[in-house]
Amino acid sequence: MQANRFSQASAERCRARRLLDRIADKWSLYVIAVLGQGTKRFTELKREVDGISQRMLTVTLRGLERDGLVSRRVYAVMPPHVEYSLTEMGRTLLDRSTALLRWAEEHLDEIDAARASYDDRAKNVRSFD
Amino acid sequence: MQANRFSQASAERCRARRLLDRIADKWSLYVIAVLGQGTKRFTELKREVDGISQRMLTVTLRGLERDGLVSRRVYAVMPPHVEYSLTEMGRTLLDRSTALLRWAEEHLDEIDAARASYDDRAKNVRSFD
DNA sequence: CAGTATCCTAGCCGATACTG
DNA sequence: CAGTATCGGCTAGGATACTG
Repeated sequence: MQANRFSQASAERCRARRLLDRIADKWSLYVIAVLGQGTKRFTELKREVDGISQRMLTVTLRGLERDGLVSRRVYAVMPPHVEYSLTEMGRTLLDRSTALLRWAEEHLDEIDAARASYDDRAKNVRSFD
Repeated sequence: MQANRFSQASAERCRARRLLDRIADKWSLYVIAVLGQGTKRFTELKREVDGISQRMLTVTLRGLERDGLVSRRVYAVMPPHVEYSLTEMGRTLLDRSTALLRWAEEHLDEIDAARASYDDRAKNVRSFD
């Protein structure tokens, strides 16, 4: 055994779970991936993270800013101008999250096929009733 | 610009979101990381994925099985004996998810510090009321 | 041991309205 | 433009009880 490092250090693992709760939510990885393209304004983000509501974009950005993954720069002009970008730590996360997103893209068809097959089997089982 | 591949292919991105909804939930990445250690029985998983309820372990495993990421092997004995393991596709995801978990472990302290600092600044702002 | 089946609730998240 | 504030539906997910 001893397959990977994750198998040890249960205390660390418990701490890591807290972090996962933070970044493995519905939007964070997505926002980070988009910010990986470079600095963006609020409305740009809203447009590019498709499906996100204004509220959730605000909430997500605040969380990421609080965790030191995103920095927020306000220009005191009218109308307001606010820029978001990844911090250095944010960029280290970017590599990992992009890899995950890419994996998702690459395997979507395979997954869809697996689902169809699974649902088929389930239906056949039920048809024996 | 043209920072990364994720910046293109908005249609792909939209599809990838569906997948993210599936694996970026509270437990899936965690279960996959634990299964990365090797084949496990239901109760073993329940013990090692700390905090998961019986119900959520079942739900999560069914979802992963349906998506072709985990395979389930039942031995027709009494008491029941069921083994879970990663499929080949599951193992390709493992690398990515482990990288993410590891990142979380490595940056927990930095994040906690960022949070404390952020909350401090917020408190100071409010103290001007 | 490895599940189902119910019930129930905290809180996520979207919709809408308002502001500097 | 870039938010904040409020309300409410919905559902993820926990607790509990039961079974082959």
